[in-house]
Amino acid sequence: MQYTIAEENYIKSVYHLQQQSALVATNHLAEALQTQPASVTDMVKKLTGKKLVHYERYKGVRLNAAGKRLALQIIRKHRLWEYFLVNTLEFGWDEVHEVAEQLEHVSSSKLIEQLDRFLGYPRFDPHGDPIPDKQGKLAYRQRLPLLEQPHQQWLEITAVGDESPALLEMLGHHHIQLGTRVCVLRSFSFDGSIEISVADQKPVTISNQLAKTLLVKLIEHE
Amino acid sequence: MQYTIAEENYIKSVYHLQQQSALVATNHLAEALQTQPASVTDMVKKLTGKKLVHYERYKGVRLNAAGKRLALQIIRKHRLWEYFLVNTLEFGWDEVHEVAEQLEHVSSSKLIEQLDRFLGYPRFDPHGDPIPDKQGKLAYRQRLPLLEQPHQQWLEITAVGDESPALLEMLGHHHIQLGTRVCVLRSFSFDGSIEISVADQKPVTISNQLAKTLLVKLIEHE
DNA sequence: AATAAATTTTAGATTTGTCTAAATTATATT
DNA sequence: AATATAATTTAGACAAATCTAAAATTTATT
Repeated sequence: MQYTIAEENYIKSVYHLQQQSALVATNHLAEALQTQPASVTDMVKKLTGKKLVHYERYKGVRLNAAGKRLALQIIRKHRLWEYFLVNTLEFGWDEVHEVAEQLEHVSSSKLIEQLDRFLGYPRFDPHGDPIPDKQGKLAYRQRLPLLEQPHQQWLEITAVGDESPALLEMLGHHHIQLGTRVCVLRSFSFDGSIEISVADQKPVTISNQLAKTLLVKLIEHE
Repeated sequence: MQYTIAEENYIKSVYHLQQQSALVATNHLAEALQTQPASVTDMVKKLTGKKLVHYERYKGVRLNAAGKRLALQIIRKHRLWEYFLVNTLEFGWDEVHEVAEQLEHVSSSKLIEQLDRFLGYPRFDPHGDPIPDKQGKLAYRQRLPLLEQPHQQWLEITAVGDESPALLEMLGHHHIQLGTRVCVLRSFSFDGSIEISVADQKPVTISNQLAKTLLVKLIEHE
C-alpha cells in the first residue's frame, strides 16, 4: 500500500515520540508536527482505520507492528539520503534535514536499495543515528552522554544530540567530529563544565551543555 | 515562490505540448495529464493568476517568460536525476521516468547544484535529451530521424524517440546505444526497413519503426 | 469528593485538486 | 447560413488535510 506524505510524517513522529513514552499524547504529536491537536485526532483516526496504530480516545496512540515497520522504512530513507547528501554531495551536517525530509517520501524500493549499495551499506548517518537495514534492523552502538563519563577513560564520539548549525560550528572550533577520541580530565562544579583531551591536542574546557549533547562509547582496549 | 506538485506538472506539460503547437488546447493537456478537461480549466485559471501562463477562454494556454523559466528548472531537475539514476545507481533507461517524476519536485537549489557538480555537469540525459543548465540554456545537438538520412554517410545516435523497455531491449539486441556510430547502406521499399552498419559489426536490417525512433547527427569528417 | 484546569474530541468550515453533468462557445458539415 | 458536432467552461459536489470554537473527558487541586 502507498501512504500520503502527511500519513508518513505522522507515523515517523509517533515512532520518535514513542522512544520517550510508550503512549503518545495528542498534544505531543501536535507540537512535534507543528499542527493543531484537533488535526491530530482526525489523522490518528485515519491511521487507525489503515491499521498502522493502536488508539484509544483520550488515552493516546502507539504504532502496531505494521506501523513500526513503515516508520523504520521511512527513517531508513531519511538517513540514507542524509548520508548521501553529506558524503556524496558535500553538504554540511546542518543543511541536510530539510532536504532529506522531502527525499524520504520518494517511493521506489529499487531507488533506495541501489542508493544503499552505492553508499556502501552505511550503518550510521552523519549525526551518528543508526540507519535501519532493509529488514528494519538497527545497528547498536553505545551513546552515553560525555558529561557523565568516568575520568581518565578514552571515549569515542558516536553521535550528537542535535543537528543545529550552532553545534556544528562549536564542534569545528574544537576539532571534534564523529569518531574523534576524547578523554575527560576533570569537571568543574562551578558551572558543570568539563576539561577534556581531544585526540592528541592540548586539553580544552567545554560547557556543560555541550558535554550533554555529545554522545560517546567507551574504548575498551583496542 | 514555491509551487505545488500539481502546478509543476501542469507547467511541465504545457512546455512539452508547446513544442508541437504554440497554443495548447485544454483537451491535449487533459490527455497528457490523465485528467478531465474541466480540471484543466480550473488549474489553468490558477496558473494565470500566478502569472505563469497566458490564457484565453476557448482558445488555449501558453507559458509566459516566468512559466518557461519554471518549466526549464523542473526539466533540469528531472533530467539530472535521470542521469544520476542511470549513471550512478545503475538503473536501466526504462526504469527511471517514474522515479525522476517524483524527484523533480524536491525543492532545494543547493541539492540540484551539488548534484549537477557531482555528475560532472552533463549536458544530455540518458535518452539524449538536453539538460538545461542553471540559467535554463539547452545544449544543441542534431536529432535527425535515422530513417531519412542519406546512404553511405556515417552517423552517430544522439537520442531516442521513446523510453520504453521494448525499445531498450531492441537496442540491446542490435548493440546500439547513444553515441554508437551507424551508416545507412540501403532501404527496402517493401516495408520501409533499412540496412545499416553498426560500428564495426556486420550489417543488419532494422524496421521502419525503429529507424524513425532513432535520432542521429551527421559525422562531418573526423 | 467536588471542582478547577488541562487535555482531547467533535462539529462545522476552508483550501486544494479533482470530478460529473449541464451550459456555452467554436468548428465542421450540409 | 443553419445546424450538428466537438471542445471548453461553469456549476455544484467530493476527498484530503487542515483550521477554529465549543463540548466532552481526564487529571489535578483544594
